[in-house]
Amino acid sequence: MKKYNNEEFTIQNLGEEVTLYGWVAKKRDLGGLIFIDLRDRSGIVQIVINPDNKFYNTALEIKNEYVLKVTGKIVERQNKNPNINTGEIEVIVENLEILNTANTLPIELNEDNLSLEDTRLKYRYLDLRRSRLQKNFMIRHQITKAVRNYLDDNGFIDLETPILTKSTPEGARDYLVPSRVNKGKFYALPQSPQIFKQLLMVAGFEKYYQIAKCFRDEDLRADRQPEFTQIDIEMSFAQEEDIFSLSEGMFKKILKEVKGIDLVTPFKRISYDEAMALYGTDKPDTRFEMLLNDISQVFNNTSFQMFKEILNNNGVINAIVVKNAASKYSRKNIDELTDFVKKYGAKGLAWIKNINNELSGSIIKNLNDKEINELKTRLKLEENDLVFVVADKKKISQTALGALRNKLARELNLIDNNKYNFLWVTDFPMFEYSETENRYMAAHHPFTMPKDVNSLDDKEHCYARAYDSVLNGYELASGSVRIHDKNIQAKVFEALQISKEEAKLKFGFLLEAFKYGAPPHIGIAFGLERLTMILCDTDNIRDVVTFPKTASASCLMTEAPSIVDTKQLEELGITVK
RNA sequence: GGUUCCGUGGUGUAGCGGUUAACAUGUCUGCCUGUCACGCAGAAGAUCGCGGGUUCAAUUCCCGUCGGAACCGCCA
Repeated sequence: MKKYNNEEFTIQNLGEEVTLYGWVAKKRDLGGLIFIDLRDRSGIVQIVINPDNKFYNTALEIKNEYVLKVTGKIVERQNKNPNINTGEIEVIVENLEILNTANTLPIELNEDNLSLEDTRLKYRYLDLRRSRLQKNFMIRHQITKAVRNYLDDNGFIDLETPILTKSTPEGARDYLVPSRVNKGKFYALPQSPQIFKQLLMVAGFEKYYQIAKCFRDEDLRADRQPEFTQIDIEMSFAQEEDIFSLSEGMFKKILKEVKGIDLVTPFKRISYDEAMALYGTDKPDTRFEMLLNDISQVFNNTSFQMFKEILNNNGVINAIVVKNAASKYSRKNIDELTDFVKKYGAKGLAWIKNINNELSGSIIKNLNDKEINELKTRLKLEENDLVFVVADKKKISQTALGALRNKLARELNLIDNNKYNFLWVTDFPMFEYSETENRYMAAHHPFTMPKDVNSLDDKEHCYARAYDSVLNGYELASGSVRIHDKNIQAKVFEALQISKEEAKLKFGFLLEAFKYGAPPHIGIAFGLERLTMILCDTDNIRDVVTFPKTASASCLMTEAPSIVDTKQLEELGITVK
C-alpha cells in the first residue's frame, strides 16, 4: 500500500529511503539530468535521475501522466524552489518502475490554460486530477466528516430513507422511475426525505440526521443540479432556539476545522419582511451595506404622474444609494443596468447623481424642490453618490433593487471574500400565490406549522414557523416547526385547497401516522453543495460535484440520459413517442 | 417555456466576404548535467460543430440545427 503523501516531505526527512507512487505532472529532460514532478493527491515532489543511473533509459521513455513507482532517497536540493511546499528537497531515484503509460491528455491540467467546460466534463476523470478540484473534494469530505462527528456527539443518529418512493406533488417536478412489477405505476425519486424523517419522529428516534441525496426535475443553474445533497436534520421535543443553536454549533465546528476560522455565535436574525424591505431578497448578502430605502412617503403629494399612478395602485418606491459612484457610471452603463432590472419585471430604472451638491438624472426634472431636499436628507446623500430608484409593485421594486444591489457590489468590489456572514431569516410567510396554479401554495411545504392557526384565512398575512439559514447571499438551509397535530394539518390542507380525498391519496400514511402519538418536532436541511461552494470560493456547483450534469441535465461523460432497449421498455409496458 | 453569449489544429485563443487561416501551449525529431511553465533548433498537425441559404466567392453574412454557458420563469 502507498505509505507517503508526496507533498508532505520536508527538509526534516533528509536521508530517508521512501517509496513514492504518482503521476508524472511534468518531465524536464536537460539532456543528461532528468527531473520529474511526481504528483499524487497531496501535491508534487521532484525526483531526479542522473545519466549514470541504471534506470536512465527507462526515464527517457517517460511522458506526462505516466504512472510511476519510485524508490529513492530524500536529499537537500542544490537549487531550492520557494514556490512549492517540497521545494527544499528532492528524491534521488534508486528504483524506477513505470506502472502504466498514458496517451497525451485531451485537456489541459494547467490552471491558467484551462480547457473549456464541455471538454473537461467529457473527460471529468482527468479534470478531477487538477489540484484545485482535488482540494475542493477534500474540503467537501472535511465538511461531511465534521457534520457527522458533530451530530453524533449531539446524540443524532444517521438513518437512511428510501430512494424509490412516492411522488409528492406540491413542489418540484419529480424524477419518475417506472415499475416493472407494477406496470403503469411509477416510483418517484425523493425531492427530500421530508415525510420520512417526520415519520421517523413518530417512530420515536427523537434525533435524526442523514446526508441525503435529493432529486428535482427542474431547470439547472450555476448553483443548482438535478441531484444534490442535503444535510437533513429532524428532532423531537425541540423549538426554534434548539435548531438555531445546534446549527450554529455545527457551523462553528465546520469553519474551525475547514478554514481555521472562529465563528461568532449566535448568528444575526432578521425577519423575512425586514429582509425584503432592507435587502430586497430573502437571502441577503450582509457583507456590504447599500440597503434599500422605501422613499414612497417623499412622493405622497407628488405631481410626477408616473410615481403618482404607481403609488395609487398600491405600488412602492424604493431606492438604493451607491456611495461615491456617480462618476463611475455613464449613461451607457446605466442603460445596461436598466436592462438588468427589467429581467426582474421592473418597468424601468430611475437614477439620480449628486455632483457638486446638485442632483441630476432621469427623474429630477419631474420633482419639486421639497421632494429633492427630502431625498437629500432621507438618503443622506453625499458628493458623487449615485441613487437608483425602482417604482413598481412592492415585490418587483424590492427584488429588482435587491438583485441590482448584489450586482453593483460585485462590480464595485464591495465584498470582502474573507467574511462568512451567517444569518437566520425568520417568520416566513405561510403562503405564496402561484400565478401558474392560480392559487395559494405553501411557501415552505404543507407540513409547516403556522404561527397562528386562526390566521390561516388571511393568506397574505399568515406567517409560518419557518426559517432559512443564509450565508453570504446564498440560501444554505430551510427549516420549520412541523405540524404534529392532525387537526391543524387538516386545516392547513384546507387552506391550501387540498381536498380531504386528495390529501388522503397523497399523504394518507402521514395523516394516519399523526393519529398515533406524533411528538412535536422540528427540522432543517442544509444544501451541502452550496456550503461547499462557499468554503471552496467558487460560484460554480460543478466544482464541488464529482460527476456533474450540464445545464441541460445531461452527463457528457456517460452520455446519460440515453435511449434504452425496446426490450427494456416492453418489460416496463412503456412506449415512447 | 423565454432571453443573451459561445463553438477555428490535441488544448486555449486571434482573425477575416478572396489569407499559405495567425499566436501560445501540447505532440514529434535533434541538441543540452541543476531545471522547476527548463532552454535552443526544426517538423507534423484544421472538412473553421453540422445542414441549408445569400454571393462570382462563406470559416467570415443570414436561417435552421446540435452542443456548451449565464440569466428570467421554474426550484413546496
